[in-house]
Amino acid sequence: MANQLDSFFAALADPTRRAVIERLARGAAPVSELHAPHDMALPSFLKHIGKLEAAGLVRSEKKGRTRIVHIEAAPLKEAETWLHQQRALWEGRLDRLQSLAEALERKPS
Amino acid sequence: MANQLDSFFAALADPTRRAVIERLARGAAPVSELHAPHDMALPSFLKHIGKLEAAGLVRSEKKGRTRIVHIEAAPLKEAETWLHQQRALWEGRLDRLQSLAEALERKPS
DNA sequence: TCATTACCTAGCCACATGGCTAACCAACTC
DNA sequence: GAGTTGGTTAGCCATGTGGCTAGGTAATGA
Repeated sequence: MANQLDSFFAALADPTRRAVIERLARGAAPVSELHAPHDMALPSFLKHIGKLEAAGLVRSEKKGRTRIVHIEAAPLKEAETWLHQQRALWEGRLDRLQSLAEALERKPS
Repeated sequence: MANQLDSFFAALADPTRRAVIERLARGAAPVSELHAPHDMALPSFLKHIGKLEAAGLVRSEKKGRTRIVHIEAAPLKEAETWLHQQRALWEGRLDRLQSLAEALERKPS
């Protein structure tokens, strides 16, 4: 039953991984370039890339001895949709409460 | 530097906690009612509520011997905005690539 | 006032996560 | 063909997470 949202959100719950996504949103890049700004050993960094890839947020392919990483937008959209639905539900409820309050105000018992 | 998004996304990375949010989007509820559908000891469940509260996704207040839990929409919106920005960046880039491709097609060297 | 209800605290456990080093391989470059 | 570059694999470690039981406490109802 563990929804794919599990791994999507878990993948985004880490600042290193969000930074990678932010970088990749501006275009694909090889691992070495993605790694450069992060003060962390390469193997540790590769684990993050692995999580992103396992969550389907990212794709990668080997070109010669370098590995190019691309973002995958569909899961971002799915997560965004879930969040939006919850918010819409909640805000819809607030609207209805407000209507109720106004109705009660117009017609006090 | 650990952004608040850290705890927001981490809080949403668990199906139990997302189910709680989905329930609360339809209105506030006491802990016992939130707990009922989940096959899990109460203390375990309370830890989930604690995480949601620590992440600011939820507020709660004690009324007599029961605790009422409410959703807090602002963080949902913040996370949604972040996701939307990344996607917009990415899709904007795709648009520009497409324009470039079309431009090249119109005027082949 | 006594029992029940609704939650809270403490403490334990297994496993996942996020970091590291060391050692390796495979592709370029000179 | 020897060295350098860019990843990769293996394995270790500390801490965090998500579950549990046992045993509170405080409000409520009979």
